[in-house]
Amino acid sequence: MGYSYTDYVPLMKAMSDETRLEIIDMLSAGEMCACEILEEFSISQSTLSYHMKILSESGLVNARRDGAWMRYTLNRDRMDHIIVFLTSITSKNQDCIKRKC
Amino acid sequence: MGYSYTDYVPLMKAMSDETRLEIIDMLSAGEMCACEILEEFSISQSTLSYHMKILSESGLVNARRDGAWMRYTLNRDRMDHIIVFLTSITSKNQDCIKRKC
DNA sequence: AAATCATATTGACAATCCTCAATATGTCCA
DNA sequence: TGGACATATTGAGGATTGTCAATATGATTT
Repeated sequence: MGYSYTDYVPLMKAMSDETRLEIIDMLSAGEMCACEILEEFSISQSTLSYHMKILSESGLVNARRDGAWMRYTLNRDRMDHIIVFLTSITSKNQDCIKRKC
Repeated sequence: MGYSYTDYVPLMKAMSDETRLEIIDMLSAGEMCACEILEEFSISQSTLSYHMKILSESGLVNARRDGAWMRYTLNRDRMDHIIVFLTSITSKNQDCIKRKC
């Protein structure tokens, strides 16, 4: 129903990194600020900032400023869309683009 | 239940390309050989071979030789595992690694 | 055995990715 | 206003990715 493969590539890329998958998992338990997330990893602050940018620009994660802090939450709608998309391209009887099914 | 983020990174990478997402979608409708898949794209034969290698080495796609042809099918089990994994790291009450939930 | 068809591998290239240290920006508090 | 803390950006590096033309391998047919 009009989904486009291209739209999902940045989302898949956002999930193609171990650190970012861990961050998604951590955020599933609730909101966290950057410094809390940073504590769980042995990466530099700038590297975490890079990952958070990819996650929030992809829309997988919501970012909001709270004073000096950045607070992040998981965008469950986005995650659900991905799961629906994967289910859709995987299931047999679908509105497949390339072949008349 | 002991899933590891690292295990899913190659799977996410395999799905991080528009051509490969299309191939997965096409294979959801049934088995195809390389030459049939190639017809649907404007890429070189070696590029398709590269993509099929990534897809089959990740386990998302099964490859079998049939005479001169390579026949590919979607590995639905693998796809289902990914969906379960994504559901798992997305859902609130889970056996999250980094935080006691 | 040779010719042909289907697929895989190699080598090269440009583009993107992940990482860090250093620096900049933004916010709060004294 | 100045200092301290939290986060973002920049610039640079090495690694990985996606692409192709050229070549190699594997299977079928004659």
